[in-house]
Amino acid sequence: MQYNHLDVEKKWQEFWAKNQTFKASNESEKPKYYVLDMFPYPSGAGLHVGHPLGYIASDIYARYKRHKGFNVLHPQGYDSFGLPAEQYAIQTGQHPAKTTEANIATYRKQLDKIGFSFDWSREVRTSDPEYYKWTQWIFIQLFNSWYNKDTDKAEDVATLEKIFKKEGNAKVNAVSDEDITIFSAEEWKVFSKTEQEEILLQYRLTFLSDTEVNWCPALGTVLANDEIVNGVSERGGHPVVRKKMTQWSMRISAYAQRLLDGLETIDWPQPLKDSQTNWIGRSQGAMVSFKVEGNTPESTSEVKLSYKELEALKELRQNLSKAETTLWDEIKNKKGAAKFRKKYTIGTFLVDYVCLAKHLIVEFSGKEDEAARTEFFHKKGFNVIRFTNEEVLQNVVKVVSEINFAIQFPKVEKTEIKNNVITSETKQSAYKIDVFTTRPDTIYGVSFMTLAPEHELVSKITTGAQKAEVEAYISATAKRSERDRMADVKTISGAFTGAYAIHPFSGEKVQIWIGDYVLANYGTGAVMAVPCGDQRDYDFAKHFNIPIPNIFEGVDISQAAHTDKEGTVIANSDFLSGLKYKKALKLAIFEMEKRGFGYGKINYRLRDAVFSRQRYWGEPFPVYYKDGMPQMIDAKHLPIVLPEVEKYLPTEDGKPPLGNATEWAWDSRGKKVVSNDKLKNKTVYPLELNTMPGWAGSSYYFNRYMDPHNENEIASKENLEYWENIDLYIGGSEHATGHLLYARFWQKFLFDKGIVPVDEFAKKLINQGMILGTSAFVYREEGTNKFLSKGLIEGKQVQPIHTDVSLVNASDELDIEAFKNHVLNADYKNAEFILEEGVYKVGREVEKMSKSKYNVVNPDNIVVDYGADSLRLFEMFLGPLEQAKPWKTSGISGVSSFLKKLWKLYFNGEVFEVSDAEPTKDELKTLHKTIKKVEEDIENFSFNTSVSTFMIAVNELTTLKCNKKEILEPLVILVSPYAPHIAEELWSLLGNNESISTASFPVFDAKHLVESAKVYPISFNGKMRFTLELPLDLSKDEIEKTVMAHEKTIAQLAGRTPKKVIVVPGKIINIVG
RNA sequence: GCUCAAGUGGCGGAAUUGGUAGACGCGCUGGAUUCAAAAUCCAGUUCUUUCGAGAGUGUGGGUUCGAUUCCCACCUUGAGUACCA
Repeated sequence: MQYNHLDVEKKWQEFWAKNQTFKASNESEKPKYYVLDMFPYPSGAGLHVGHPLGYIASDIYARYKRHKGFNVLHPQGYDSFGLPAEQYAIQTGQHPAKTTEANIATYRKQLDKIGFSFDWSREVRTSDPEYYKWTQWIFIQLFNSWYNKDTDKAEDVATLEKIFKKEGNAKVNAVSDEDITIFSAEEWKVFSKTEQEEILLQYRLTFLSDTEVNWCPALGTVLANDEIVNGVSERGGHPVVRKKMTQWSMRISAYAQRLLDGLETIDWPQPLKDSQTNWIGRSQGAMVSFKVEGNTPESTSEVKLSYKELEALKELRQNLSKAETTLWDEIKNKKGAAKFRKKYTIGTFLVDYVCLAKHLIVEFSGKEDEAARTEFFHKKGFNVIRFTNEEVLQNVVKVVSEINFAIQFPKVEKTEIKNNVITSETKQSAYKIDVFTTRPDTIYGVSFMTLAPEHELVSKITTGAQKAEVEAYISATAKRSERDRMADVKTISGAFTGAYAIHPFSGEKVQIWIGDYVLANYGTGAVMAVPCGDQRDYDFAKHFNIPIPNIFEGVDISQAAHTDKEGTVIANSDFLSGLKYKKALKLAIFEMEKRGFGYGKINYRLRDAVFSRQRYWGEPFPVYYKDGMPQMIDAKHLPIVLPEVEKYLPTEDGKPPLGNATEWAWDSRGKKVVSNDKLKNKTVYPLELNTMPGWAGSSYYFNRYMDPHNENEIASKENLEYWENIDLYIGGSEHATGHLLYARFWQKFLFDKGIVPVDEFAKKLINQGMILGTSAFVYREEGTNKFLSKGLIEGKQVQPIHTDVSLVNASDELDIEAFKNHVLNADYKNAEFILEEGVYKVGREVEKMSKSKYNVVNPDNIVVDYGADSLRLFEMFLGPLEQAKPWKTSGISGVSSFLKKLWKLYFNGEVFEVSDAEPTKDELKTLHKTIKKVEEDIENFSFNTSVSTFMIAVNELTTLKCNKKEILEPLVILVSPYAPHIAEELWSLLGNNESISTASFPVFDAKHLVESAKVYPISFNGKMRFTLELPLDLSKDEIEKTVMAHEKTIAQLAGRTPKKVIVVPGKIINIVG
C-alpha cells in the first residue's frame, strides 16, 4: 500500500486538535520541561520555509521529552504589536487589530499543517488587552521601584521616601539620575508635593526625562539604538537625527553588572554572550576632574606627600600591630560604599581606617592629639569612633558590630555635609572638566584635553581670540550628519579654545581643544588626552603640533602611540615612575581619591532604554498627568485599552497618534477613561499619548504562558514555581541585544520584587541559523532578447536576471515555456533561448530569501507535494541547526523516499503485516545502534545526523527483510519526534489505541552491539593500506604476529624491516619503517 | 580596526578523550522496468594513474607511530561591533 501523506497527516492533525493531545497540565508527578520558541510577529507575508526551522527543532525536542517521561510545556503565541501593521493602517485606513487578526489566522493555518505539538490553549498575543494589562502592571511596578546599591536590588519607592523623611538623601546609595541635589530630612518635609515627585522621579526605575533621542522623521517615531543600523533606521533605511524629547526611560543601567554576571550562569551561545558583554561595555578606570585655569586655586590644607614619604606610608601599612591586623581582617572585605581604607591621610592626620563614602573614621584610642584630631575630623564632616587595643583583641565581634552600626546609621556633623573630600578643593574654581579614563596610570602623559564640540563648557571657556575659530568648527561639525561623521574616521579636525586646564598632579598648564573624535554622549563628553598612550590622541597631537611627552620606560613613540599595558613601565611620572601598569593604576587612583580630584569608577556603555514610542499600535501607558507630573492609574483599573482613532498618523501639531483620540482622558473620580470634552472638569486629566516599544510585551511572555488565563496575577505563585523558567529556548541571534537583554532585565526586576522565583528566564538558548535561498539566474546577452545557457556565457556581455526558483528543476534546467508564460516575464515572451546539449541551464547563487530575488519557498506547497513529515525531516537534514544553510527543494526527494521505505517495512504488498517472530541478532543490532545514536543526537541537538541514522536503519532493515514487531514498534517511536504523522499512523496500525506521543522511548541495550571480531585498518606510516578481520580476544603479540605474516604486509614492506609496530587492540595497527 | 565563528568531493554535509577521511542525501553516469515519461530498483561516482598504486580536509610550519581533530603563523569567507577615552 502506498503511503498517502495527505490523508494521514490530515487525520492526525485533527486527532491531536480534538483530543488536546499536547495540552500541558500544571500539576504532574512527572518532572517538568519547558521548551519555547521565540514567538513570531505575524507579518502579512506569511511563513516561508526558513521560519519553521527553529519550531521544528524545538518540537522534536519537546516530543522527545514527552517520550522520556517529562511533563512538557510547549506553548506558542504572537508578538502582535508592531510597526508594519501600523504602516499598513496608515496607507489603507484598516485598523491594525483587523490586519493583525487576519495575519494570525494565516500563520495558525500554516503552523497547523506542519504538525507542531503546541499547547494552543495557552496562546498569548501581546496586543490582547487581557495580556497587555500585565505589561502595564509591570510598568507600574517599575515606576514604584528604585535600585538600592547597598542591597543590590530593586526596592519599593516607599522605603526611599521613608529614608528621605528620616535623614534626607545624602546617604542613599541608589542608581539615579546624575544631577541629584542633596537635601536633609527637614528640607524634604517642606518640599511641595510636586517637588517631592520630581525628586522621586530621579530615582524610579522608569522615569520621565528630556532625553536626546534618535528621531526618525520619516517614520515619525523614536528608535532605540538597536533599531538603527549605520545611522539609518533598520526598517526602511530612513535617516535618523538626534532630538530632545520628554520620554519614558527604563533604568536598565542599574542592572548592568548583574546582567553581566548572570551570563556566567546560563547556557547560551558564546557569540551571543559576547555581544551582550560588548553591549553592556564595562570599563574600569577613574573619573578625574581638571580645573580650568583662570582662578587662583586656594592653597589647601592637604599636605602633598613626596614619593619618599609615600613609600614610608606604604611600609607602615604593611607593618601593623596585632590588634590592627585583627581589626583589619574583619573590615577589609567590605565592599562598595562600606569599603574601608587603612592608614589614610585626612588633612595632615594619618588615620587608622576610614570609610570615605560613609565619612567614618575608625581609630585606636590613645593618640596624643586626640582632641585636635576629633575637632578637625568633625569639621571635615567625618564621624570618628575609637577602640582600645584590648577591646579589639578581646571581643572583635562587638567592635565590628559597632562599626557596622555606624555605617548603617551615620552620624555626620551637619555643618559640613557638602564639604566632602571631592568638592572642598574645587569650590574656588569656576569651571572644572570631568573626564573618565581607563588609564589613570598615564595621567602624567596628559598634554592636552579634548572636549566634544557639543560640550556645555565650550562656550564658557573659549577665549576671545579663539572664538571665531571655535564657532566655525562647531557649526561645521553640526552640519555634518552623524552618518558622515561616522563614515569619515580618518580626517583629523579640531580647534583650540584658547583656555588651559591645570594638571591636577603636576600643576602644569594643558591646552583645551575641541574635536569631533570625542563623542558628546559617551562618558563625560571630554577626554584627558595622553598622546603617547592612545593612537587617536597621538594622531590629533601630531596633526596640531601638540607636544607628545613620553612616559614609558624604554619605548619608542616616534611613529605611533604605545597602547600595550602589560609589561609597560611608567617613567617621568613623579610618584608613579618605575611602576608597572597594574601598580601604577592602583596608586594613581589611590592618590586621586586621597587628594580629592578623582575616584575609581566603573563605566558602562549600556544606556538607559528609552521606553516611549510615538506610535499607535502599541501598549498604552497606564499614566495620566496632574500638574504636569505623571500619575499611575491604580492596577485594579487595568487594562487601559488602546483608544480608537480616526487617523494613525501623528497629529498636525506633532503629537503622537493617540493625540487623535477623542476618548482619552482619565476621570480620577469615576476611575475610567472618558471623553476629552470632560478635561474641563477638575478631576479629569489627560492621559499619556505615547505607547510602549515592541520589546515591552516580549520581555515577560514566557512567564505568562505558565498561567495564561489568570486574571489576578501574571501567573500564580504555584505555577511560577512549578515551571520556574525555560529549559530550552530557541530563536534567532538577531535578538541578542534587544529582546534577550531586555527580557533578562525585566526578569531580574521581577525576581527582586519576589514575583518570579529565578532571575534568569532561560537556562539554555539555541540560535537557529538562517535558511538561505538558492537563487536562479538566466543570462540575457547585452542589448538583445537572447538568453544564453549558463555554459555559454563565457566571454559574452550578459546581464544576469533573477528567475523564479519554481521554474527550475533539480538539474538546474529551466522550464522555458513556463518562464515565457510567467506573469513577471511579459517582456521575454518572444525571447530566444540558446541551449547547451538540448537544455537551458541556469546559474545558481546562495542569497537571503526575499521576494525580490524570486527565491522564496512557501512551506504550504512543500506540505502538499511531499507532506509535513518530509518538510520536518528535510529542514533538519539540511545541516547543523545553528548554522546558516541554503535551501534547495530538489533535495527533499531523499527524505520523502525514506518515508516511503519506512512505510513499506510494515507492509506485505497491499496489506499491513508484522510478525511476532523473534528478531535476529543483526536486526537487534541495527535497532539498538539506532536507539543509541538517535538519543545522543537529540540530546546534543544534532538533528541532521539522526535523520541519516534513520535512513541507515531503514536501509539495513529493508536489506534484512525485517518485519518483526519487536524491531518495528520501537523504531516508530524513535522516528515519531521527527515524523509524527506517519509514526502515529503506524503506531495505531500496530494495534495501539492511544496516541504515540507519550509512549516511552526505547531503552538502549549495549549487549546487542557486542562484537567478537574487528576489521582492523592496517596502516603504514599512518596511511591505511588494507584491512584485516581479526578476533577481538587476540593479544597484542598475537595481532602483531598475524599481521606481520600477512602477504599484503610483506608486499607493502618490500623487504624492509619495520622500526616499530603500534598495536592498539580494537582500534588500529600502524607499521612504521 | 576590534571581537567571534567557519574553511572537507559538483552541492548540503558526516567523522574530534588524535586511530579506516568523504557516512547519509542531492546531483551526475550506466543499467533494469516502460511504447514513452514519471515513479521504482541495481551498480558506479574525491582527484591523479602506466590500474601496481599514489596524492588528498584553505596555505605554510610544528608536535606525534599516527593530525580534518592539538599548537604557531598566514590567507579567505561570514556574523557582530565600532572614533567607548
